[in-house]
Amino acid sequence: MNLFRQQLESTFKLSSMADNYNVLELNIGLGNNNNSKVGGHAGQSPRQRCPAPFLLKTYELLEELSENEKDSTKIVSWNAEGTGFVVWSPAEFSELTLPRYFKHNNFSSFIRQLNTYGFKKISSKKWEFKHEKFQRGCRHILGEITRKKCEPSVFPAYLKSSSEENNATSSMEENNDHHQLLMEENKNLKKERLELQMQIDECKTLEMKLLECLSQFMDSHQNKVRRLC
Amino acid sequence: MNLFRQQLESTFKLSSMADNYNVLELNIGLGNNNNSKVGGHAGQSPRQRCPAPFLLKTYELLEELSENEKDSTKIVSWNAEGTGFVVWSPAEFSELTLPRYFKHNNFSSFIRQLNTYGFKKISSKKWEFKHEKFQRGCRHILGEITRKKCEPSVFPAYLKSSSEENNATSSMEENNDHHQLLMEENKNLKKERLELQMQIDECKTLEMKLLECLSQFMDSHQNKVRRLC
DNA sequence: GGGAATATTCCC
DNA sequence: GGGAATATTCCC
Repeated sequence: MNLFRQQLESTFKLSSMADNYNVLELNIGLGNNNNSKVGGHAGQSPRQRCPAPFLLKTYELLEELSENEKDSTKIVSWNAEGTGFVVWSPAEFSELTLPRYFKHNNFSSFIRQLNTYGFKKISSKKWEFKHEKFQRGCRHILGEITRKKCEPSVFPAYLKSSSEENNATSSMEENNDHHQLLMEENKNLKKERLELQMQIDECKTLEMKLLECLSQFMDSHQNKVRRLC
Repeated sequence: MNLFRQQLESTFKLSSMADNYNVLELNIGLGNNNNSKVGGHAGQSPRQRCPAPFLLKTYELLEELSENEKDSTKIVSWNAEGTGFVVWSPAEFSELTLPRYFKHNNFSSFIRQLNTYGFKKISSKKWEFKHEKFQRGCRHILGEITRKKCEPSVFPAYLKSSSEENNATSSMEENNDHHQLLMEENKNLKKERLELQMQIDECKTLEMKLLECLSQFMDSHQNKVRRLC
């Protein structure tokens, strides 16, 4: 009875796929923004850092929804050249898309964030936005996009005071870089641990169910056999 | 074979439950806080203003949930005197209550807000909080509760660290200590991860075996039944 | 318990 | 489009 086995296996696969937790899922790998501590120095090439959650989510949203459906039902997509994106249907975008990625469903809050990160609306007729560093296939440069600051705070706090003495500063800097990396790795490890533990919990639950299954199945067949004798 | 089928289905449900919670539910009617514009003048009696959304929501939550159920199932309530409130079950409070009133389900974020508004935890054993101006039946003085301000201090944040001389060395030392701790934690986390992954592997193997078992058992019994007929 | 960053809201 | 307040998160 292979059909049965298939059923079991599909059950097995389904439950180990961990497709539950829509909300949790999206947070994974989006929470670790260590932007705050990394200071860019004028004249240096832009330091790569972990992109802001907002940018990552917006990028992923485009990756996930851009190819969907026919043009007529498209809610949001990259523009033809991949140099920007278009919200084709603000209403559906607000109602359906935003709450899947953010903690709200307000188009204006989304726009506010775009402005914060320096995106430009490039047409008065369409909701099309561009940012030099936000393009299709270029996830790796998202980290170069920064929030517009109201403060002149370019240096991290602990470097500002001693920005003249370069010896001390540069070794401090290295130290701090390492420190940052460590903390980031640490955080990710903890998140991973949680995920692994959740996987284990799922596994255990499934095992219990399988065992129950097995035992009940045995009982019922025992009875059948007995009746047939 | 309905029993079996039921079991399979219940197993399946386990994985499809995906009960994403309603983040958007409660934005209604709490958004209009005009606090920003009203300046308090020193020496004047406290000016009444529109309470912060956080305070209103917390107050309403207490009004709505405090009377519910018997004591044994209470999640959160005013304390006996109405001078503060108690979160009896932080787990349920986080999972069920918070997302109904706020855009998150994190107990620590709720606590952070309480601290911001000057609430005090008044017992190390219970999650009981008080604020002089936050009492049962006194919705009208909520407007007098203000956020603790992070002083628009004389120094900008980035100058603060240099306002004393001792910290150059001591902060270095602290840094190193912290560094050591981080590295240690990191190492342990990696070890833990390995162990967890091994556990998962074991689980998977066991699951496979159970499945095999089940299918072979079924095959053989099918044959038995057939022979007996 | 709180500093500080990002997110969301509100208002001009 | 952006200033500024509150909310939420992250870290110490």
